[in-house]
Amino acid sequence: MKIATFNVNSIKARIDTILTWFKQAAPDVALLQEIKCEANAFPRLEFEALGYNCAVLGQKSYNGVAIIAKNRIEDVREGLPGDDVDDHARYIEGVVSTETAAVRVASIYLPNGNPADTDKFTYKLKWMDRLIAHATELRDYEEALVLGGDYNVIPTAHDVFDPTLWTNDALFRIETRRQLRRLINLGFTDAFRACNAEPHQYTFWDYQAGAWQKNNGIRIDHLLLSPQAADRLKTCAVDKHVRAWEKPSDHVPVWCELEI
DNA sequence: ATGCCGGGCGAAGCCCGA
Repeated sequence: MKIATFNVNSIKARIDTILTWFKQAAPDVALLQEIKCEANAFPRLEFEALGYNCAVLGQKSYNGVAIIAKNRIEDVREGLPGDDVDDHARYIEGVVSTETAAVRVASIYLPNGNPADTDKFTYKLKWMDRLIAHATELRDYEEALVLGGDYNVIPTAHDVFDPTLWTNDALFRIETRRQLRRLINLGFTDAFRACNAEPHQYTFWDYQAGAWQKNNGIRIDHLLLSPQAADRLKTCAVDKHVRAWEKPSDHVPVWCELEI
């Protein structure tokens, strides 16, 4: 089973590009972030025409996450538990079943958190507390589980073109990285790092300052696997070529292949 | 470079992202 994560930066502005990628990459499951539309405006028909089902948690203008899958999506949960006041559309979860197995997946759009001396950073760290709490519950199901998405976290200095420029950024602050370590230390595996030791492999390049041309990127889109999923991991890769397409997202897809 | 680009909203210019 091929499972991908892709921050699309507006599904409406990029529907043709996204569908082209779906046809080429043919993921069994795709976890989308930043769809930037309400659920009733999501282009379901276009995905259904390619044989996919959609589970969507939308929001006007900002955020928005979705699960796109060839098989049925069951036990869908919308929103990250732990804060009834938080109305950002940043988390959706569901179970995708084949005839022989099932995998639970979540599409995560973790808050950016900049500027790092404001309540936006506090919101990010608290959101990560909630994610850790929920991931602890899911881990204890002892299922194949993939927590995929735009984490807005640079895990290590090997995952950024120039770490000295990012030391005080909310994506690389020590508090942020500590939270990601807490999550991983529950027993999750960073699928990309399990398959690729090469440093400086990126998933995001800013639109500005020729970041793509200079390869000034960061690795912030991740697939975290429960032990039961990690045991079935075959490969994990970044579809870097998509960043060179016309009108690209600033993120590219990351995907893994599980023996499921 | 705490916004150079790009999308949403809505019809100019601000909010937001990383």
